[in-house]
Amino acid sequence: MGIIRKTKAVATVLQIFGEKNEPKSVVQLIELVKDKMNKSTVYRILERLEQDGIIHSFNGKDGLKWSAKCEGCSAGHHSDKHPHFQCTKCDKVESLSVEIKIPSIKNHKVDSTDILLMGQCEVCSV
Amino acid sequence: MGIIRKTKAVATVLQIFGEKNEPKSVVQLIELVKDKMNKSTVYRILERLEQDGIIHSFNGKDGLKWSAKCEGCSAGHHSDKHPHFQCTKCDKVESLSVEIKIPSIKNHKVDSTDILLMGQCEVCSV
DNA sequence: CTGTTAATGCAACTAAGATGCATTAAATTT
DNA sequence: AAATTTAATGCATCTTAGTTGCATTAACAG
Repeated sequence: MGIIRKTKAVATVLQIFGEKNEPKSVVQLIELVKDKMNKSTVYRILERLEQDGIIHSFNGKDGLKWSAKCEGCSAGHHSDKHPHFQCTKCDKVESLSVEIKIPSIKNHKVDSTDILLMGQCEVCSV
Repeated sequence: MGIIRKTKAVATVLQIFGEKNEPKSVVQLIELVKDKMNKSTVYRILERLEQDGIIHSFNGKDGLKWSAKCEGCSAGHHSDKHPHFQCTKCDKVESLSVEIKIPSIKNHKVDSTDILLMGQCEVCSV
């Protein structure tokens, strides 16, 4: 299905991702827009944006859901194979534009990957 | 601290991981031992086993916590860099003994990785 | 402007995981 | 082997991420 109506709530969420291409946890997002929309709405908007290939989601180190803008994805298929980095000190997540080679696994059909590198970010490793 | 006392509960959990080196979700584990111990106990035992380098944990595709026996880890350091595979049909997780090369990331100190491949397992891809 | 229905708000619910505290049972000492 | 110490457990409660059902609202087509 995907996005059918361009509502104010959708515009608000898209604007947040538009500013900087920085991943956001859903918890962060909900906090950011809490006086503009309900948390159910945030979840549902992300769901639609994901189906449309505009946003992709992944799990952070604590199992929380994170979202980020897609690059080179379409409604039909997500082609995000890039890894993410999460700082174990400040929890911030970055998208990495590094290519990571995944060897083919015998008798397995790999459709997608979720690669999270953990450690200390630029700010925290000083 | 780690394991100080070898209790019956610890023995039970260790035996489950001992049989087959197959990752288990904590939810599965709790279900498996539900008439032998409390779920808090399961969480706390896993915590200790992890500190001891006996078990390592990671997140599955739904953000749930999974655990598996360590190979080559010590109390001080977890050296599990191997990826896991989770089937999108039957949800089963397998440890893969494949080596995945992680390029060094500029200005970042990578301490650990969490690599999850998703797709169809041997049974489900028929 | 009007009608249709996707999208939202709200309240309630579910489930994973954490926590405080009293009780139990390993391990150590006597 | 009994007494002592305290790590480990059970239990109840809590927290919070994420989901869901339903009434209401607001895009958008005609």
